[in-house]
Amino acid sequence: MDLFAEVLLPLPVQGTFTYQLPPTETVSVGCRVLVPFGRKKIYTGIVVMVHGVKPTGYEVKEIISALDDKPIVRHPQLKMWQWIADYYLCSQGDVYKAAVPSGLKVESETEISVNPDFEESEPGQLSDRERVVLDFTAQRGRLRVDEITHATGFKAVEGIVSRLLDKEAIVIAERVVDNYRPKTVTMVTLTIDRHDENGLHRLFDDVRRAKKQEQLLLAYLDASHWLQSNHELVEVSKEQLLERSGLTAPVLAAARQKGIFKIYKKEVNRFGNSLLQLENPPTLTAEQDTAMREISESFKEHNITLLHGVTSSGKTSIYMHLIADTLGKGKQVLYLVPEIALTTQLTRRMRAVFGNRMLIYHSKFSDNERVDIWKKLLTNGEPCLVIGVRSSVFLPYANLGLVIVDEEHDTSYKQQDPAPRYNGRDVATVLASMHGAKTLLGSATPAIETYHKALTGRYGLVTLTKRYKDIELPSVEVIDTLKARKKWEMDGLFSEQLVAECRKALKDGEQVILFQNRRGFAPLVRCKECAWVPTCENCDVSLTYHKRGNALTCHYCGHTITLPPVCPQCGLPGIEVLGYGTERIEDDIDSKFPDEKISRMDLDTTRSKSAYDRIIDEFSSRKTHILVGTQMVTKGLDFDGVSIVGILNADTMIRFPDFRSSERAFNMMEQVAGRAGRAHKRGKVLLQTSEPSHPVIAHVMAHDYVAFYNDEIAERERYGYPPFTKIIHIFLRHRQDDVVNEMAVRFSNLLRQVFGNRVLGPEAPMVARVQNMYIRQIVLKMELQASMTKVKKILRERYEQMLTLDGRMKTVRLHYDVDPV
DNA sequence: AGCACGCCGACT
DNA sequence: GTCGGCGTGCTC
Repeated sequence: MDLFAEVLLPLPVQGTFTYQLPPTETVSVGCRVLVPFGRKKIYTGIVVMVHGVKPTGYEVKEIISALDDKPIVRHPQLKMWQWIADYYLCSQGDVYKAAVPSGLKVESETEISVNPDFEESEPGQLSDRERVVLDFTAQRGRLRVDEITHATGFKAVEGIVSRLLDKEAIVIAERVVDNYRPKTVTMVTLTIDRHDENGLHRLFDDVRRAKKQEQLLLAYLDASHWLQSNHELVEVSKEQLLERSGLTAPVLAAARQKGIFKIYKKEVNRFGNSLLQLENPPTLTAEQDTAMREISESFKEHNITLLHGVTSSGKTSIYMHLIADTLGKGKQVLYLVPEIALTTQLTRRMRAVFGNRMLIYHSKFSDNERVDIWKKLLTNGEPCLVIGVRSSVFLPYANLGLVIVDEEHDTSYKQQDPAPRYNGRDVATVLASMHGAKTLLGSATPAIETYHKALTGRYGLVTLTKRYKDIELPSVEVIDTLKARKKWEMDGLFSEQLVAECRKALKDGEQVILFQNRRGFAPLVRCKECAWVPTCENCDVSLTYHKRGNALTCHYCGHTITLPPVCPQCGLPGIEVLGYGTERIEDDIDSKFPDEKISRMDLDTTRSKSAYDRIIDEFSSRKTHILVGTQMVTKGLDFDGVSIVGILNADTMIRFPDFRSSERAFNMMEQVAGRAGRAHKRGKVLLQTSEPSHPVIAHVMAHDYVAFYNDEIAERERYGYPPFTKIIHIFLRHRQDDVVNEMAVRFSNLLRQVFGNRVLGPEAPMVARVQNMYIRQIVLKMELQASMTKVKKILRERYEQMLTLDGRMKTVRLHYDVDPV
């Protein structure tokens, strides 16, 4: 009987595609297959079902080949993909695309080359453009269509290529490209056998006249333990040999030329060998030990438990003990951290205890490294610890015993764009329950939703109130910037008091962190003569001025222009910058404290992992004294020399027009405040604001999360916000403003027929145009008891109805954001 | 998401 | 006429 496979493709389309299984191949659910798609594309799909029902209505294509004999996606991963697609209203293909590293998803590229049999039968058979493309192809051999587009600048290369193909001047071939490259290390060995003593003497004779090569040979014998080793093959890495000998690569190359050394590449895994002496997890304090026991107790009743512990209460130590326990039971652990909190500080601590049983999954890792971790998890049955960012929920775990979500309130757990727009924290809890594992959520400032669940008994709750070594939480002093300005005590964003406190701290050899939640130099540029403001040509935002490069940049699409010397509107040289970003703060503080070393940490200075590590290293080793930064400085960093933390402008946080602004402001200020304080001295936070009476400020001053929560939860209940409702955002995008507006109005009315006043909008979002697409937003606010399955079914139906009502709806791009943050 | 096809306006 | 732009529909 013929067999057919339902295959999931990495495309944003609903459902699967059916392919026939060739008799030569066998596959099972979760295996990758190479399949043809459309006229020429080849994709890597995942088999989700094998059956014997021949589909009707179309010609079934055959699977080209099976790529695995064992599934690479296994239970319960596919079930989780399905859950994500259903819950976050996207296709399973979207999930597949995000879940599997591209090194495991080979795709085809179309390559064209000249047909060797082609002869131009008559002049004029080819157009000028066709001849240009043909000549270029002949000159380069094989190449892709986009390479031709790039080289010639022609727009319709596809058309030219297809005509050349008709005239049989060229041939096309699909090449399946596999970008995965295993990591290799260059190794060095001698050209002689291990026991060949005469050979060794001969080698020494050969290098007698070359001092450096002789040194190199000696260094090699030393580094490789050639004389003592029992192994047949004695080898040393090139890197190690050169470092050991203090010599350079040319010396080695010369010695190789002479026939002393053999040099070759060796495949290695990327995890290194654990020659480390592993440490025990740190001893717990009495409080931590109590919390540890409470967590174990809580897990008996609750699968999910919240650990609410103030900053520096030693949550990491508790995690280490829990991880060690779980590994000891032969189970795997997933330790989720926010993107930016995955620091060398943390991994070094963990590595010391868990050695090579620890794997790291970071978004700055190359795709090759991700593939290696997949393969490692697929083949290795050993219990291990994965430390990773939100996407590590997709790794192929075999038996998870524990999931830890650190800093669970952090909004970077939510993926914004592209689909799947999932929350890594919430998916992690689902993943854990599918494995029958426990989840521990940790935070000093839990998300309002999470704390609510903990108080209402859906989650367990364990609280840690004592800070490590009894370091006090910093005192918070509020500086009223309006008053200060009236008294002429403000210089830009700096109050005299803030500057004085910084000066004193620096004089005492202490460090300062200045927090300003805005990058760039100035968020706004304006002509003071005619009020001209430069805006992005693709988006509805004003451009941010970056002093480096004298550039005006759009923070939405990256569009950049240079700052014009005179106003392009009135021609006068009246352009001024308004507002303060981290770059400007850094400049200003530098002129105030010219003798202090300052560094800045924001998106612009941490493009590479190494730059990020360097800034942290320099600050924690006190090579730099002042650290200026965005919210990056609030996350997961421990410095012990900081006595002053300055929050330069709290207004931008508390005035944000959004129901979560108080929560975000409280979290951010509380987290940045947690960076202040040393073993022997209480730290101080200087909080500058023009609204000192704002309730959030009082809660930050008292470091009182529970009081803040009580205020906030009352607000949420009064106005019907989460956790008392469930929110779905519906986004519509189109090139024309009027079209998207009309469609959004009609669609929202259609939804209102069912959901009534649970539908809000449509509204143009704050940034109503991004990359030349106009945007409208509809908000759906559902009661908690509403069946999400039904809601989603209705959304789908009404969308279908909308498509038939107005053909223009098909040109509108629509996406959902479930549980937006 | 690609990619082809087909329609339409703007050039030589 | 051809070129190039863009909307539309399909992919097992």
